[in-house]
Amino acid sequence: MAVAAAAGQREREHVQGEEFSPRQREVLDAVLSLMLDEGESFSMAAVAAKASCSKETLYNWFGDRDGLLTATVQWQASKVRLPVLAREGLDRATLQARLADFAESWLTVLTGEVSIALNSLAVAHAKSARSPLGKTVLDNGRFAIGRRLKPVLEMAREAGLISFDDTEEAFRTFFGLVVRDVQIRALLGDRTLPGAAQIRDEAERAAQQFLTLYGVGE
Amino acid sequence: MAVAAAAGQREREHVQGEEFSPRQREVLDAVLSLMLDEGESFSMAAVAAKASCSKETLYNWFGDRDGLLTATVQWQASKVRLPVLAREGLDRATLQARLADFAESWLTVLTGEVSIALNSLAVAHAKSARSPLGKTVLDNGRFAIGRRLKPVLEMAREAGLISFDDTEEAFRTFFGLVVRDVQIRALLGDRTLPGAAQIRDEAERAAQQFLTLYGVGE
DNA sequence: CAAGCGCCGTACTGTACGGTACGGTACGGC
DNA sequence: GCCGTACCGTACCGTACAGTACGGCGCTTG
Repeated sequence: MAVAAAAGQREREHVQGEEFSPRQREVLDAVLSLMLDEGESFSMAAVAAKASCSKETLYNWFGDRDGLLTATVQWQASKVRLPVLAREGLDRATLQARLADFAESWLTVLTGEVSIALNSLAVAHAKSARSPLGKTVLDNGRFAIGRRLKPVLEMAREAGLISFDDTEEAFRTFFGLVVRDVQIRALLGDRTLPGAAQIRDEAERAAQQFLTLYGVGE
Repeated sequence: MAVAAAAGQREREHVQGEEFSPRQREVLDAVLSLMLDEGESFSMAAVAAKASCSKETLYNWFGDRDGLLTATVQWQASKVRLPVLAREGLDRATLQARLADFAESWLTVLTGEVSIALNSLAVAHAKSARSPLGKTVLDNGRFAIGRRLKPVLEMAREAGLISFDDTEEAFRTFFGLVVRDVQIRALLGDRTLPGAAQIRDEAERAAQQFLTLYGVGE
């Protein structure tokens, strides 16, 4: 497999995926595009056709089908950039607004076609193969969010705005308030997904509820 | 496909799945068993071997592979019985205890091997095939829970214990507080699932948080 | 007991697809 | 101008597997 092994990616914040050549990225984008309207069921031949490359090149670059899928997940992950939360000047109102913004962009990503397709793929592969797909998606989704948000929660706690014992627990509750049943419904094919306006509403409600649960004083 | 079409299953609470003969149930249990340690990747021949029946019989009974999978999901769904919540004598303490019990049994089901396997299967099929698997799982999971819980919430509202405008919204928040990231992590192959004790803790916390958000007075 | 039926086991077919091999071409280095 | 490298296109191979066909057997029914 020609792809660099990328051990210890868990800790690095500067993700891999930049290591792909422009031509390789074209191929991976072709895979993404195929995945959007075929799901998991596309052949290597279809990829080669769509990307105008030979199957042999696919195997040279990515080793096998699993390698290609893994590379695609990494490539997509490297494209998603979560908003960085500024850390200065925290009061309760700005904290709530920041949390709402964060929840909004997160829900937007989560309900996107690409995210749904990749998560479906990873779920399907989590059981059968010993491929790192599920792990990769988890690392770049659920855990990436956690790494980004937890410092903010702790800063807010130091500022006396909120109170909790376990940062992880607090974050998981925020996760639940934001995502609720949206992701599982999307993954199971329910196509009544929230639009932009509703996402905004849900994000603000989640932020407000979180502060109700964890906020200090008033 | 020999399986009864089961239109309008959404509304009925007495689910289908009782229509399978004992021998057919043996076959479906064999499928479940195969699914536990093979995931989606088992062949019809493997099912026939495991169930000691002929492939021809499988096709006679279930039409095709998809029919077999659908029947399996329905059969499993018909086996799961959610606790029925008693409706009399509600005060805040019993309401909270009831909610916690409910959350506990729900989390227990959700983290079970069978549930994870079936949900993975349904997710994998939601995109590609136009099979009703995703819909069936959603109906017997997320929506079945809602049908069971919403009357309780409304009764508690009438009793003046909690307050909300939209029952669906309140339920979805409860959903989020209970499930949080447990299900998506499980589906993506994270095997650090909560044990019985932790599930009990999480259930009680969820019930308590829900009452903090929606409870009236003290 | 004969006829019919439902089911088991197994052999067979067609095909889709992962993976490989190879000839042909473009290009950069020498 | 020659060689090596990288890539495209296509043909090819092996296999796994969905779906079918069929012979045999035991059970039920008349």
